[in-house]
Amino acid sequence: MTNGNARGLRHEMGRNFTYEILQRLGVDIVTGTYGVGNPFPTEAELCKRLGASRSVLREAVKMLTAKGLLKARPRQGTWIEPERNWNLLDPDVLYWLLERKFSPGLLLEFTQVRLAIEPMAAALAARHADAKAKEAITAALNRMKAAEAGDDDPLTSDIAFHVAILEASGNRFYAQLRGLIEAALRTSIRLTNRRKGVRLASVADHQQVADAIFASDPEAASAAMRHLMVEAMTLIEQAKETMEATGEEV
Amino acid sequence: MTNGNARGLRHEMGRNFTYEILQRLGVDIVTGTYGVGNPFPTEAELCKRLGASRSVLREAVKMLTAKGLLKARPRQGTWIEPERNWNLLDPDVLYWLLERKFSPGLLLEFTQVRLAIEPMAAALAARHADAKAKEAITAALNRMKAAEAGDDDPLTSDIAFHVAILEASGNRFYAQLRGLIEAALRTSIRLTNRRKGVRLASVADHQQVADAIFASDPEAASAAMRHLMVEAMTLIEQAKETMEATGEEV
DNA sequence: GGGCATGTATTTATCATATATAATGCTTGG
DNA sequence: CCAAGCATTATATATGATAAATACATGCCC
Repeated sequence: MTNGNARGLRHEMGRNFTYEILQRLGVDIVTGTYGVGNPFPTEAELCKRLGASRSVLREAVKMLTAKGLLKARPRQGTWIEPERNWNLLDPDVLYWLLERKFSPGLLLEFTQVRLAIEPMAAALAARHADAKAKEAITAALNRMKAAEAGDDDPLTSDIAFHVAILEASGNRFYAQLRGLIEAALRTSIRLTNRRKGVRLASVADHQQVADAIFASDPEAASAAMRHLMVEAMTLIEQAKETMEATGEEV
Repeated sequence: MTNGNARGLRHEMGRNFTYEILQRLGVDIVTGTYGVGNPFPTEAELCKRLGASRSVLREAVKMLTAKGLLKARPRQGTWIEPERNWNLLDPDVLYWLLERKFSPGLLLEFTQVRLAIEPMAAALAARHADAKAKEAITAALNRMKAAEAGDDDPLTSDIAFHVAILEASGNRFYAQLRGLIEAALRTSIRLTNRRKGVRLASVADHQQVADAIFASDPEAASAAMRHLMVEAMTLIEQAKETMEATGEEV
């Protein structure tokens, strides 16, 4: 073994080295380190640069290819795909984008997705939710209340609430937003935390959604959820304007 | 090289052998060949069974892992993830599911996504669409008209129309539905083609959407698009009921 | 007997290298 | 000028050796 690799140095970012390289390359790609629509360093070059073996590198590149970030062809090399081909709906990709290249614009667009989906999910939940799903909603709401008193994490419990409703909708695609919302909320809290007088929606507003679902009132559930979404969107819009006006970094 | 592999036999399914194995394993997984939540054959076993080298197999498995279908850990083996962890919003995964394990239920759930997103996309398009985006919509509509006269493919032009509007919305996540809608429509046509008196929505209904967008009327655009979606959903529901009643295979 | 330390076996993870394949451009002969 | 073939240079594939992780068994101590 002639390769003096840097394995010993690494901190446990992922389960293993391959995932570490995956994260690293993923972040580098979405932050534009290599440009977009540009050629990518060759396999050999990247191995040297990252201190990884070809197996590890190739497997990481294959995962990035599976997420639409790269495309490789013999002799032609590996290329970064244009942004429109990236799987934005892949939680990893969204996380890389939001976490590392913080963009209120993208967050806004994602909230538009939530605005489309979540009210309908709430309506479906009001129609179809079974006992177990309702319990999950109640539990999440209780966590939010506990968080208000400082006994739980506000972010995690907020996520749990929205996820519970998405899953109560019975639509498997809606439930897929789970990972995406987690990525988005973890980022958006960075935005809202910084601003005085700006905070996540109140527990009371969430309570209204839950009440409507328990009352099997789809219209009310949808409206209450829409209210939450519009609220979230307003916050992000304000933050975006502030950022643009001041050129402030988040 | 001692391995007498079966490379010569293969027909050009994908660009290369790795992608062929990817497709094969992906289909096998979603169709339940290996069960769900079950252990997966070991690397060595699968290599033998598929006549693939370890490189090829590992890279395919890594791509499936990236799409949430598998999870591998040393000594513990590779496992099929529970369905809720599959990336349904990955076009490949959706395609495998719809194509090979035809399920009107899943198609219905996907149409619910379209029902949530596309009317809003049409509304956004009515507000923001630039000249180029409008041209794309017009072009797609013209293709649909040509298709009606037999001069173009009805499926492709229908897809193009919906994609044009999603892209005109200016929301990058909405535009992501492109690949998913393509997978879904290609499957749903199998459903509707079989039934007399059942067909895709008319060009006139699509025209209404376009007209509203060109008139910068978000409400009308949204309503017209919702009409298309409800129509599609009704068709699938009918087909589903028929299938369930007759136990018919599609 | 029960709990704990320890060893062992098995599976993926990683590294390394050799060879095959494919795409591209160049060259050369007509 | 063009087309067939050759050279070049990427990725793709095959394979062997070694490392790391962990389920499981084994046996010790109390």
